[in-house]
Amino acid sequence: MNRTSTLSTEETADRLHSAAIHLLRSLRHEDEKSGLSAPRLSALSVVVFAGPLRLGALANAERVRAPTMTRLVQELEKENLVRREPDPADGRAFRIAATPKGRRLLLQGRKRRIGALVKRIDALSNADHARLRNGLDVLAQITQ
Amino acid sequence: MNRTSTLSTEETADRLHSAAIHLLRSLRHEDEKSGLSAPRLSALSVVVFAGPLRLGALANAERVRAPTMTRLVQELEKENLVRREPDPADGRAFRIAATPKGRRLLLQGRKRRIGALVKRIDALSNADHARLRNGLDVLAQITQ
DNA sequence: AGTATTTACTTAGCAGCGCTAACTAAATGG
DNA sequence: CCATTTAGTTAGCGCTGCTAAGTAAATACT
Repeated sequence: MNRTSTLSTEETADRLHSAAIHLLRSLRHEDEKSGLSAPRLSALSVVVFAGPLRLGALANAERVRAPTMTRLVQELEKENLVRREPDPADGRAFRIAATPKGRRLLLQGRKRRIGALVKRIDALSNADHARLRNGLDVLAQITQ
Repeated sequence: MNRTSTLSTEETADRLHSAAIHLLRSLRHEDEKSGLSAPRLSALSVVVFAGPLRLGALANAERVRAPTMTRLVQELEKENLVRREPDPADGRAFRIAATPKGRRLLLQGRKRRIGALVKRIDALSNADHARLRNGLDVLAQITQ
């Protein structure tokens, strides 16, 4: 436990925290162009990528309680981005599926958001790009 | 073609985005222990580290409109975490300063949050720690 | 100097997102 | 067959954001 490595760890943690905050803050700007709020966009994303799923499962995936998800789904439905199908296996439940319009909107938004990042990453040298990817491999471990 | 060069820029961007989201989500958990909401904690942080400053400057720093900051400050004042001093240079304005209690609470929270990260980073091998830090150097560039 | 404009902040009121508590209706199980 | 559990909804609350409109002090313009 030498002094240098302790200081480094804290500094690494601090820089990581700060970088994550600034990164997401700058990307949020792109999301506003979709016309959907962050929670709606995020819920729609799960519906698009995790296929038709029940409201409870969706609430769970979004770490939100069922009543909150009820409302989010109602609003996405009103905009025709999502639709409900009866669940053949359970009369109380239904499956929430993305409409073509919902899928289109989400993919466009994702493209915009990732596109903003891609532009910045493409400006890096190959060596820096490689360093970034190496760091991401480690980052994935500590965020699980 | 080595492995890294077959990874697209899009994939890097996507992984970076996802890692940032998951990292911050897991750290938010630590912040709840402070008893303050995220916006209040964040505003308090600016007051503590950017010294006494005017409400408008604080609103600006937090990317929030003045009325929103008025309310946040009122609530922090009520809990005696922050205090207002008249601005000697301008009778309409005042300077917002952290109280000792506010400073203490913030530093404890920061310690907790960074501490949670430190614990995870310390579990890494030296090699992985180095890779992470290398990645952060690059990340700092692209988040500006 | 005296009025007009701008600036700093507050108040009022609205919408979105999170929650819990309490409800309905369907499924399950003794 | 009735009791319990499970899936989702409704009602209602608190917090955070906003805009619009107000007050009061500073500044600018004759």
